[in-house]
Order: sequence, then structure tokens, then C-alpha cells
Amino acid sequence: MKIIQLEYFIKVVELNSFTKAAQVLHISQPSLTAAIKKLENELDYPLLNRTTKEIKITEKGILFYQYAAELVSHYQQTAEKMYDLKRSAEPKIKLSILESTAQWISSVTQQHHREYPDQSYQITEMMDHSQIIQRLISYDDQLALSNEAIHHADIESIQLYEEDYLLLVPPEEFEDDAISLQGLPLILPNKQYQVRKHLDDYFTRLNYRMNIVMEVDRFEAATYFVRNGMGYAVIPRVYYQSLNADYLSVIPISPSLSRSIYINYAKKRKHSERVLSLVRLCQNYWAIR
Amino acid sequence: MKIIQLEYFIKVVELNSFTKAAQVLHISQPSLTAAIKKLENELDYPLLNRTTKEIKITEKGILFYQYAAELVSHYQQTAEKMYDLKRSAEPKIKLSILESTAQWISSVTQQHHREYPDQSYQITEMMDHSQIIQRLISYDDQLALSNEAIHHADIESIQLYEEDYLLLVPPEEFEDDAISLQGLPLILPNKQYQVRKHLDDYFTRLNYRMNIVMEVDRFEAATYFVRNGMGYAVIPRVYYQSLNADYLSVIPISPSLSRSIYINYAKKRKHSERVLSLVRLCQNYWAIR
DNA sequence: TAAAAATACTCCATAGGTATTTTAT
DNA sequence: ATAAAATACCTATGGAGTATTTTTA
Repeated sequence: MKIIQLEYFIKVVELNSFTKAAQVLHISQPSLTAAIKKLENELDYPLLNRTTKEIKITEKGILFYQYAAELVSHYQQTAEKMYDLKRSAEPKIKLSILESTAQWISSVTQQHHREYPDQSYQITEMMDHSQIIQRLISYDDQLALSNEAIHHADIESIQLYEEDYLLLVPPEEFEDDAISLQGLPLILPNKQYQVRKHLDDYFTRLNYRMNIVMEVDRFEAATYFVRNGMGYAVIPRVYYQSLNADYLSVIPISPSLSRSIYINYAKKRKHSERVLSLVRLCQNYWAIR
Repeated sequence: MKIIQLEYFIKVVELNSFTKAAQVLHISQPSLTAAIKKLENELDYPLLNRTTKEIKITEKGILFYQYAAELVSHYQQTAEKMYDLKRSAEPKIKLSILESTAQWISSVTQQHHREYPDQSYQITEMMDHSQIIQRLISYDDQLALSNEAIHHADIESIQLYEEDYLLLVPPEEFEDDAISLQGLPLILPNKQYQVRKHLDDYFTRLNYRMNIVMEVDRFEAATYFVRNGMGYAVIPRVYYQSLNADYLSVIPISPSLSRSIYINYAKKRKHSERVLSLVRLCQNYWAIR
């Protein structure tokens, strides 16, 4: 069953005449008669009861007409949108990031925007690793940052940099060059976060006991609790550098713990030059340090 | 642009391969290549960027894919419904009535239902005359009762009966055989109702002054106010007969005022034998009195 | 070099045309 | 008698086929 057949039928019903409908549709009356007859044969029930002098729509024809009208309207609207895509502007670049990367990403994006002043961006903070993957393969985002490599046939995963985790502490509370996490009261992210998984692995590996005094959603929240003396937070070095927190300092962890940040994109998608350029800018940003 | 082209494109995107998609679609790979190429030519922008080794969907292709998927899904669901109409049962008869006719219509419908025990009905009380017409020509109702003739090229309007309006009064309040409405406190329907229009015309024609103490939505409401002695209501004879109201009586109006009740249906619709039978039952009901 | 897409071509199904007949008012 | 739908028959477009070549990872 083709859309054009439905359009033909709709016009016959609306004008209540094959001859008039044929004129409006710019086809001959016999062609229209044949088209409707073909439709009725396909369906195997009559849509119209016709004599040479009048046309009466059947009960089933009425229902068919209502379905057809709705579908044809959807079709016409969609077709218009599809043809309009030809003249559509460059779409905005959608990029999912991690909280700790917001600082440097904003600087890189600014640089990119100077190159492409008409470009717009949509940046979302994504927590959940599997959601990051989902959004890439369903083409919701062009690019995504992750704090571990994505192993997926349809995703390209490029390492940008590696960074230490540091212990965030009130100033002058420790004299040491580096400190063990063993037994320390900690303020950590919730179970769902990648950072937390890294730390769980670390504690298990070293056979340490975890002393969690507080679970938080974002690093930012953790800083407030550290300031109040509730405990110490483990944060990535880059995030600390983006904080201008005179009232807090950091100490290296011993044995050291680090993570890598990756930039990811869908392989099956033809990325525009400007998207690839943004990827290169990210790589360069970290290559020269 | 045809639905089948969209279905082809969707499969190519989903399988990320012309060869695999062609296999699933049961057409040859060159035919599929040609079909997609034709689609791209129609649209005048590329949907896919292809080498012999990999296919990458373009930015516009992603949007096109999303529109196409939604439309094709609607199409498939609608097509299924259309083919299913073949096996659909007799549809229910939809009939719009007037408040005052509910009594006899229920008796006639019961009679009809004895003839067609599998038939179901949907009866709606319609107030607005133009809405009655609208529902008939848009095929919402098969039949409609009205209290004046409908003059419309596409509607057949058949008179069923004529009836007097009577004055509804508390018992033994009047001795007269008939009474003038001049100056009487009246409980009348709102402006929008046909009955009210009849009365407005009647008062204007006789150059009477109208003394309206209450406007109501339904005759039934009017009966309560008459009982409380707030005023008198003008109601059609048939409606009074359907009331079993010992506590109220009626007096003829002088000069007399009457209205006709019509049954109406769309001419452009092929009515089933059972609908025509219902019309005949209504006509017989009133012919034999 | 092997696998996948593109090209070249052939074929036929069918959508649409014209001329004419049938039918119902 | 007339106007509208149906029928008969013709034509041409384009969708789908096969065989083959080109391309690139």
C-alpha cells in the first residue's frame, strides 16, 4: 500500500467524485478508477459504493479514511522536514564531559569557537559510563569524555592524559610529602561513579579498610565537607588545579593512584571537519604539557 | 519520496552495510545502491558517506534517519489497522438525540436490538444544532434527531412528527383550557438551545414581553423549579408524556406553538441495512399514532 | 587481495494515458 | 439524454534483476 494511493482515496472522498478528484490530482479519471480499485483489491473489502451518479463511502471506508488522513498528514509534514534538511545550518556539537574536566574543556572549546564563530555547543555532564556509550551509539552526542577506555566495536576511544589522584586536606594539617589512605576518614563519590570504582579496586588491592564518613554526588560538594573538617577527599589532580581554593591543599597519595581520561566518538558516523578539529584541539592541549 | 525507500535506508543504517541490508530486504545489492542513490538525488544532499570498506552516516542523515524511523513506524501500524478492518465487526450505531426524545428513542432502539441482537449503540444528547450537522458530515454519527429541518446538500432530513409546546404548571393552579404566555414568569432553556429560539420568535411575533425568571440547561431541571413555584416552563408534549410527574400538570398555550422533530443522516455515506432499518422503525413509530 | 560498493545493461511490472462503452438519473 | 464511472487497450517509466568493474583497508 502506497502513500499516493491513500492521497488519491482521500481526494475522492473529499470531492465525492472520481472525475473531480482526477482533475485536482492531475491524472485521468480511468487511472484514478484503476488506482482505487487496486487499493480495494489489496485490502479485500470495498471502500466506496459507487453508481455512475453517486458515491457513498462504506463504514469501513470511513475508518480507513480517518487512518489514511492522519498518516498522510504525518507523511507530508515529515517529507517537508526532510527536504528542508538541505538548507539546515551546521548542527550544534553535543559533548558529554566529566565534572573534573569542565575547566580545561571550556578553554579548549573557546579556542575552537574562535576558529568556527558560527558553531554552537551543548555540553552535558554525564555520570554514568553505560549512558555515555548509549548516547554515542544512538548519535545523541558527537563526542564524550570518559575516565576509562571504552571497548566497543563502534566507538573510537583515544587517551588524552593520565593524572594522579590527590588527597584534599585542610592546609597545614599534614607535614608529609605523601600519605597512605589506610584508616583515614574519607569523603567519597557514590557507588555509581567511576572514581569510586577506582578507589574500591585500590583499597581491595592493598587490602586496606575503607573508612567512609560521607558520600557525595560531585567533587565540589566534597570540598565543603573537607573545609568543615569532616574528613578528606580523593580528587583528580586536574580538578584541584581548576579549584582556586587557598583554604585547601593537597598531598600526594602513597602508593600513588591515577586514572586516564579518554575522548570518544562513534565510528559509524561521518564527523564534520569541525568536530574532528575539536578532537585535535583536545589532543594538542594535553600533548604540549 | 516513497515509504519503501525509507525502509531501505533504515535497514542500511541499522546494518551499516549495503550488502547485508540487501540480503535482509530480499533485493540485490545493486538495486539497493540505486535506491539509496535515487533518494539522495531527490533530497539533494548526501545521507551516507561510503567507501567500499565502511559506511558513515552524515549529520543530516542522522536527522533524516530519526524522521524516517518515526514515519515508517506510523505507516506500519496504520497499514496493519487498515488490513485488519477486513475482519472488523459491525460498528456501533452512533445516534445523537434531543433530551425530549430520549423516552421514545429508547423504546424504538430496544425494538431494533431485538432484530439485530449483536448490534451496539452509542447515544449522545446533542444540544447545539450546528454541532449536530458537523457530526453528521464528518461521519461521527450515522443518525441525528433535530427539532428543525436541516437544509444541507449532503444531509437527508426527514420529518418524524409535530408536537405542541405546553405550559408546565403546579397542579390545580389554573382552571383555564388554554393560557397566554403574556407576562407569565418563565423558566426557559439558555439562548443556545433551539427551543429557546422558537420561543423568542414566538414572543417577537406576538409582540409579547418576556418575563424570564430562570434559565436552565435541561427540561428536567426546569421541572424542579416549577415544582418550587418559581415560575412556569414551556415543554414539548412528548417530553411531558415521558415524565411521570403526578405533582405537575400541563395546560395548552394560546395561541398554540409547536415544533417538528426530524431524523437526519449523511447522504454521502453508504448506510448499512440495519441503520436504514432503525430509520424506518422511527418513522413507523410515529406513523401509526 | 579480498570484500564491498559502484557501474552497465537488460527486463518487465505497473502507473498512467486515450478511446470507448455502460449505467443510472 | 447526459454525465459520470467502468472497460479495453496501449505506452513508458523506473524498479529490480545479472554480470562486471572499481575501490580501499
